[in-house]
This record gives sequence, C-alpha cells and structure tokens, in this order.
Amino acid sequence: MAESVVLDTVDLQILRLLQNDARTTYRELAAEVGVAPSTCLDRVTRLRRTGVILGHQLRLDPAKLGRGLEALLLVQVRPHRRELIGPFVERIRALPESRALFHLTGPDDYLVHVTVADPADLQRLVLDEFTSQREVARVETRLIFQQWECGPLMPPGAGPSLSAV
Amino acid sequence: MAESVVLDTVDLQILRLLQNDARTTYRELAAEVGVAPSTCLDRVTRLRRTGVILGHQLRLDPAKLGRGLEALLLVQVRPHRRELIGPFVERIRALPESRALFHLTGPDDYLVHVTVADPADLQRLVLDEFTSQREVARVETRLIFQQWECGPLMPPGAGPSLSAV
DNA sequence: GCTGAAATCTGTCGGCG
DNA sequence: CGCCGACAGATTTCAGC
Repeated sequence: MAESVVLDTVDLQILRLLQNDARTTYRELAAEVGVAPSTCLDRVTRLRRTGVILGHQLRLDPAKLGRGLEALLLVQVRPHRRELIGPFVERIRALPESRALFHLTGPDDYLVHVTVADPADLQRLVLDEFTSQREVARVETRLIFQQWECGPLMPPGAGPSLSAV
Repeated sequence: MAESVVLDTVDLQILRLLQNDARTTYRELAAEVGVAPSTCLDRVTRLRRTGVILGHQLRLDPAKLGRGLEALLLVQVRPHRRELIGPFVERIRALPESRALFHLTGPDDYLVHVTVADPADLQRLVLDEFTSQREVARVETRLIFQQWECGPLMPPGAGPSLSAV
C-alpha cells in the first residue's frame, strides 16, 4: 500500500500539462517537455501503475443536465458507530443527487455535495433521504452560489525532484 | 448562454460510459451503445459544443504527491462586499493547497477544500493565508477522514429522453 | 530513453435512409 | 437531418538498440 514513488521534473511537467488538458497527446507532451513521445507514454504508464494517476474523468455541466441547483449538506449521524455509518455512507453514495461525500472531524460528521433540479427537489431530497432516517440527527443545508476549481495539484515546494509515499 | 440541449438514450449511455472512463474509444462506445463509431464521435462533439461536456480531467492521488492530509476550511469574510470578496477568491484560488472553493449561503461565506503535507503545514496555511488577513473574520478547520466520489452525474428521472437548458 | 514501424484510433466526407 | 462506412492522417504502442 505504501509504495514509494519518485517524481522528477519530467513527471511533474507531464502531470501539470495533463491537468490542464487530460487529452493532450503524447506527441504534444513530448514537444513541451523535451523528451520522446514513447518516453511520455512510459512515464504516464508508470504514473498510472503507481497510483499517482487514479483515472481520467469527464467534467460535465450539471445545469445542462437539469441539475442547476447545488448545495452542501452538513449531517450529524448519531450514534456515530460503524454499524450505522457504514450503511449510511453506502446509501448516500448511491443517491443520484450525490456528487461527493466527506467524513469529517468537528460537530458535523458528514458533508454531502448534492446537485438537484430546483428548491422543491432539494426539499424532497432532504426530507426523504436525510431527516426521515433514524440515524440522521441533524441536517444543515447550505446553497452553493458559485464554485471554483483551483490550480493543478502539485507537490509542496515543487522543486526539481521529490519522493512521496 | 441558455442554449437548449436535448439528450436521448444514446447521449446518456455515452455520458455514463465516459464518466466511468473518459478515455474509452469511440469504437468501444459504439460497441456498447449499438451505433457506429462515427456517430459516437458526432454525439460527443455535439455534447462538447453545447457545453454539456466541459472538459477532461486527470484524477490524481494527493497522498502520492506528498499531500496526504486534506481539510475543509469554513471561512467568514467580513464585510461581505464585492470589493473584498473578489480579491479574496482570487488569492485563495491561487494557493497551491487549494483544490476547490465554494461561495455559500449560511453563517460561513466560503468553504475551501485544501490538501497539505501534515498538521504543521495546515497550521501554517491557516495562520499565514487566512487568519492573518484583514477580511477573514473567522476560520473553522475540519479534517477529512475519508472521502468518496459518487455515481455518474445523470439527469433527474433519467428516462429515455429529456431536454435541459 | 530513443528510434522506427505496425496497430489502432480520430476525424472527415459523401452517400443512404 | 442524422446515421453509416470508408478513407487519410494522426496517435498509440511495442520491439530492439
């Protein structure tokens, strides 16, 4: 599980470029980074094998899919025991409205990022899937005005090379 | 901006498959969906052009990049006026630790998802980039025990067809 | 890590239903 | 008008060095 991975500048440049556009061809990567296309393929294959790259994801516009309203739900699950939170997590993950789920420290045990059609849809979701459940002690709903994805994920102090576990 | 988009079962199947693996070839998509590869290309091109597909993203493992600790920061920005929140948002987005930023309703104005190396790194981030700033009235830090991405994003009541805006 | 070549894929085009 | 099938160009992938 704790496999050691060493990343050099070539790896980091490739990752930065692919985060900018995950469909960049090996040819283009090679031209930018200054190595052969096959080397880029080798690097990317290794980054996938070692688990640095987890996968390629499609970014969709929820509004275009009829889910123009987004919200974060802060949820207390009580009692906070494995027998209850296991099924809770699986149930929430399976909801078509759920985009992401976080298990947190602090007064709220879980944060759920949901996408719904409109306020009525959100109300239905909160009432039918959260507050109606025995293990859900409290739900706090926060609407999302706007959201931003931030810059590329890079190692701290992105020097010329580093080792991570 | 409010371009009308109609999605049929073929589009929805393609989106579902591409969310599972964004690098699925048109050939494979065609085989699964039961249409010609060129038709899949046409559909995907149209989905890109109409803004349903926003782009292709690389999913990376923060832990493998030396950012094994993740947290959510709840931030109050006061006074909550455009002159202050504009620069605040840009500054937070530019931090290498920031993964995502949400502008919310409720007592906390912003939620920031951050990835750091360790608790000392988190402490530095909170003190130097948040509480030290004049406009930041309050910061609440919640560590992330575990997180899950949820199922594919699909339209509400994913019937055989739908129209979205 | 590179080169080069084979296999595969992408994207275009004209035609068909 | 959208779907199909074939084609040319580009990309991926794999030996061998």
